Amino acid sequence: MGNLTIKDIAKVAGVSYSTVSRALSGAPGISSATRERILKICDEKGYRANALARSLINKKTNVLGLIVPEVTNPFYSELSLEIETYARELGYNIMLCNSLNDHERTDELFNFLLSHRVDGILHASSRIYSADMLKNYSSSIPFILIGTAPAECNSILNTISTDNYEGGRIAAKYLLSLGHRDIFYMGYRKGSTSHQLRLLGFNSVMENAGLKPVILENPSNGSSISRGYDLCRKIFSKPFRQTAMFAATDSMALGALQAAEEYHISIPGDLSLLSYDNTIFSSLPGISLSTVDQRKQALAHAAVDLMMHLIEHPYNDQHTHQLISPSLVLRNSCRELTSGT
Amino acid sequence: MGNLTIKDIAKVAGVSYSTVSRALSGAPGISSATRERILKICDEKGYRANALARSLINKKTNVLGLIVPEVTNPFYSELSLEIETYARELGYNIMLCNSLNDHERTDELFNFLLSHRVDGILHASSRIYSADMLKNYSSSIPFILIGTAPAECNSILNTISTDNYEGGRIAAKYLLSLGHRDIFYMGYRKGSTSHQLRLLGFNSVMENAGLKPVILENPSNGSSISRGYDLCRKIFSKPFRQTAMFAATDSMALGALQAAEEYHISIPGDLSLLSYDNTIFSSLPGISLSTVDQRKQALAHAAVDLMMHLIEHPYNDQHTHQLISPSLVLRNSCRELTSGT
DNA sequence: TAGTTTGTTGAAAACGTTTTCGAATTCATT
DNA sequence: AATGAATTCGAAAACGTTTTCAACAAACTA
Repeated sequence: MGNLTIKDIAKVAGVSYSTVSRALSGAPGISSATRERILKICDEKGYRANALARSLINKKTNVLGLIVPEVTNPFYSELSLEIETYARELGYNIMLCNSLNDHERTDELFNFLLSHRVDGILHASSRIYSADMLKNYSSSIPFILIGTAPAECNSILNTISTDNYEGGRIAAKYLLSLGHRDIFYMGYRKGSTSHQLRLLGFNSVMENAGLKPVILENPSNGSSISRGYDLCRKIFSKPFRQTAMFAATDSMALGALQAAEEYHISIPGDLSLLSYDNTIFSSLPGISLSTVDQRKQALAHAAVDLMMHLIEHPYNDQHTHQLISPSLVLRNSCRELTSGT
Repeated sequence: MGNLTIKDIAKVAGVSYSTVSRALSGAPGISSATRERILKICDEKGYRANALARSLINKKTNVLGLIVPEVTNPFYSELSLEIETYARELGYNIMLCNSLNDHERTDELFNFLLSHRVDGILHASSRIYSADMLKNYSSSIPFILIGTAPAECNSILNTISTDNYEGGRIAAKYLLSLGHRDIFYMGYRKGSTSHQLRLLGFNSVMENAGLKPVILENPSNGSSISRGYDLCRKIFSKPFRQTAMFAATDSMALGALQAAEEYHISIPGDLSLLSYDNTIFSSLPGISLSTVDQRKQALAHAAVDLMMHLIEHPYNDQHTHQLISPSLVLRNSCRELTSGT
């Protein structure tokens, strides 16, 4: 393509190309007369600086890598839009990649981003990664895990996540406050640190009240609607005494709704349903789930802010672990238990 | 950062750096013995080629720009995941940008992508752009509009879209086949060429049957749930004789559901609802919309395939306009009208 | 007037690759 | 043993920028 270079501009302006560079970068050491003149020529000719050459010499691309499991998951699409918008305000662009929750692919993406010399990598994931993998990632570039890392990684990793322990507590407290005593905890995923903490928080409140939830474990790798559906079908097909259910994600909750419809279980009439995530799903008409909000915007801002800090202070070995406090969003899927059981 | 270069590798291997380059690129003119030796060293030392330098000299980045209105819109998130996955298979990476349907921002993004010397730009949008703007985009780089352009742009632009005219026809035929005669067309957006065609197709079938739909126009810029809700509230608040409604997008249909719930209008009992898009929304439990599928995967493949062609044949002035045939997906939001009115 | 400072510009090196060209080595052929 | 072809490699230019350094002119100081 006939892309103009700085030399072409220099030729028509009758100056050396270093002068053009100075005019464009706003560097000092050039008279404002020639600067104006050169900028005008650039504008007329439609010159566009080559970001590759610029980055090559500056050792700075102003691009951040963002790895998410899947943009089709509303939680991650909402998060990534927040991150992109805020990063752009600060002069950074986002290279968005879908890991599909696959280790091998994640590795590939990581290498891709590194060879493109992005200035930093944000990795959003609820999956548990091996310490080795995370260590490898974190050692070569400013790196932030949006999510919860295994404890052994805390000294080598920056993390930002919602306070899942607190989120679990909030959920349990709310259900107890409505008078529920027999409660399902549906969709617990062993392979996710954030899920572990969420359950721990939930249990801590329950134990305090001398109670225990019935845990329905999700054996698979991701939280999909169909998994929630499968789990709930099993228990809805027989009578049960529980009056409330906490679903570990919005997707799981949707699956529960589907199963409830099939078995003519009214929500919240027969069963109160509390969810976690506050994605667009939970506010849909006919759904209207009460849910624990992960505050994606706060998460996004904190992540980008920290990334800016890491980029500006590359030799800082401190690793931070920020927790964003979740909040409760009430809609119409939970009801107070009337005293007569 | 201590990033290794080709020269570092050359030094430890005791060869010139051109030899290392040859080993890495798989070029001929090097003995397999030294190649093996060099590759082993690269592996051990963790060398990662600098894609910027490579692209600078090759004039090829293997990156495609993708501009969508918002990833949080399920239609675009599903489309972009399909595009990313397929492009990656073909050795290309995607730089995903959200235009937020804003002209100025779109221009910025476009300039950003150009200065990063992406190999091509895919622009997904249902918004009508000025011919000048599109001309400008299309002239400087392989460019594909995923959507429908104004007719005057056909000679300067490559486009790929679902056949909206046919989609409109399919929708109308289906509703007629169920016996409906009085029909709402809800959510028509003047500012979108694809919406215009959709309506044209719909009307062509209706006229043939001597009928006319009642058009509820969406005056705003995007199709959101709340707009559909607003439109439907107005008409649901009074009695109406229509027995079916076609919603121009899934989001609009969700708004209709919400309004219907509020006014105790049963769907499909009192009103059959047919939608357009087949996003994940339409298959959600308790929603289950019959809808016209835009076949996002076919769309994505066609777009990427065409882009590959454009990149390989840069001096081809032919402009193509591919249409993907939509298909009907039946769920539970439409019912057959019993003959006794 | 000579010397010093200040302001403006150009030449050239650098960033990390790929690729062209020519030189050196190996190997077969006579 | 000498010639030629084939193979393997290194030197250097190129990609489009930024930045350092030196050169030069103009303006000030004494």
